[in-house]
Amino acid sequence: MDEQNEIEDSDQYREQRLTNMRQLEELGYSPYGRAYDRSGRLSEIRAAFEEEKVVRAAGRLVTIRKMGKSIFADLSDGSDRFQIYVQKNKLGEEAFTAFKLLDIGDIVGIEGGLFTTRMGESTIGITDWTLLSKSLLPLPEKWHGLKDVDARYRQRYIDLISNPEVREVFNKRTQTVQSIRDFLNSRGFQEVETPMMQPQAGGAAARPFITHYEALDTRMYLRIAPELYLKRLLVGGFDKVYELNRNFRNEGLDRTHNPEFTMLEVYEAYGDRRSMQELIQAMITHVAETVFGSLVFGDGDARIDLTPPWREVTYRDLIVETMGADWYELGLDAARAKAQERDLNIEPDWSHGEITHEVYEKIIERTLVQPTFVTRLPVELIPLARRCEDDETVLDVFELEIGGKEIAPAYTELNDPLEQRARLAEQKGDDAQVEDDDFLTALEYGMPPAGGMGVGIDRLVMLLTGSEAIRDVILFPQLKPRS
RNA sequence: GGGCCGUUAGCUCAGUUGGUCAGAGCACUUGACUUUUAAUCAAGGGGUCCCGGGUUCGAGCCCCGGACGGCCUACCA
Repeated sequence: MDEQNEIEDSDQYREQRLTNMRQLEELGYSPYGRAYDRSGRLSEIRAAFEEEKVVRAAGRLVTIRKMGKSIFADLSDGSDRFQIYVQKNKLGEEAFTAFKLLDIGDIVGIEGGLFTTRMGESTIGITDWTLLSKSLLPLPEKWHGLKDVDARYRQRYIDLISNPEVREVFNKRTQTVQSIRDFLNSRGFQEVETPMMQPQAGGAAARPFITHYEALDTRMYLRIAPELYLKRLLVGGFDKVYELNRNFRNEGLDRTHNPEFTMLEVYEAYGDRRSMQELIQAMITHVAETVFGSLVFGDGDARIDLTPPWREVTYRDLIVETMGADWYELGLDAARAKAQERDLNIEPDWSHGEITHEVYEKIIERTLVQPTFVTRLPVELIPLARRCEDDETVLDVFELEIGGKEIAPAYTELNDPLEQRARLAEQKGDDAQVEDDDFLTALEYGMPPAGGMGVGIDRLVMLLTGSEAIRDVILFPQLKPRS
């Protein structure tokens, strides 16, 4: 006997439910039923409530209150929770006896007339019922639900059954993604799908997942970004494209990182960083208004007001504001010392620019709670973006910060193949992106000037739903496997 | 990866100084109850105290090691 069976055989709850199931079978009830015609979801039945109207519904029994010759129970179908009332003299002796053998968690189909109890609760007085699925395992406690964080993620289905607010977050996620697609489609953008398995992992700087493709006996990488393929499409003549799908990065897990995450990338030929700025401001306010019905999120210090226009500020101004007007004139040692005074960990070999960026990421970024476009980032940070016309040391880009987190970077895309080749080549260190020769060849055929942006969908949903952890907006977040 | 904290019944949680400490509520079983809704009332069953060592007359509690989780921290977004 294996371990699983030992556990199951010793489980009094499962044994009891199996006994109840066998008794139901003896009474002629099949424990796993077939398709059931419903008048509608419970939410729809509630919305169209009329006294004495006969309805059919199906769902999971979530509470049962037995009162002798009558029973109250609550049926839940994901849309709503609805009380049903079972009376012995309405249902008949046999069907009533059988109903008493049902357990919390069983899925049933019911038919009956709508009425209102004297406590004012809309209720279905059932005249017939069908067992659709027997539940063999007990559900979490009805008051507190499932709280154990590990169990909630490992067995998300139980979390969804017993914590209705969790389901609502994921409903909002679905609506958010739908709303983004509707918005982009209405503006003439075309959704495309580019490879998730790539011979080189380009378009960003991150450690990739590596796999092996047997048929070609070749190493493949799960994509860390779709950018280089979407730009090939710009070369090919697609002028307004987007991709909304998964990226994979072989990095750590924490409250805001999951190894697979959802990214929207948008490219618009003949646009630039400014057109992207207008686009994302319109897109996010569209989602906020249509899905959440508000432009204001959170309260107190965390209150975020998405009402446009959003603040625009240069990277340099933010740095000077924080570190002093002379920051860019300081020598390396003085800059390092000043950064260390602010409790930053500065590696000895860092350049002035690296120290500056540490200041931005560790001190400044978290203060940008209201939506802020941070523009003119240093050229060494992003090899795929175009320089500003008036200053070769900074990029014509923005990073949109909301709630102290980066929600979306956007660039005027670099379309000069010679500069692109040089910029990729002059990167150094761990952050270097791969040089994709086929991408560079594509650029040599001519890519139209373009604006592009990426939006971290998980983080956007966190922001809009008030979720503190990325795990709360990903249905099945990555966890360490149980040994 | 580093630091701190946690793991007790199916679920949510108590458990004092190492000595009736194997506990409560929900859930489950049995009985009563035909408008309850955290239904109520009565009785009952249910434990690898995360795992493995150690100290001790005696360990849920102390020590060591491990697994898993949470928070903080470091890297990617």
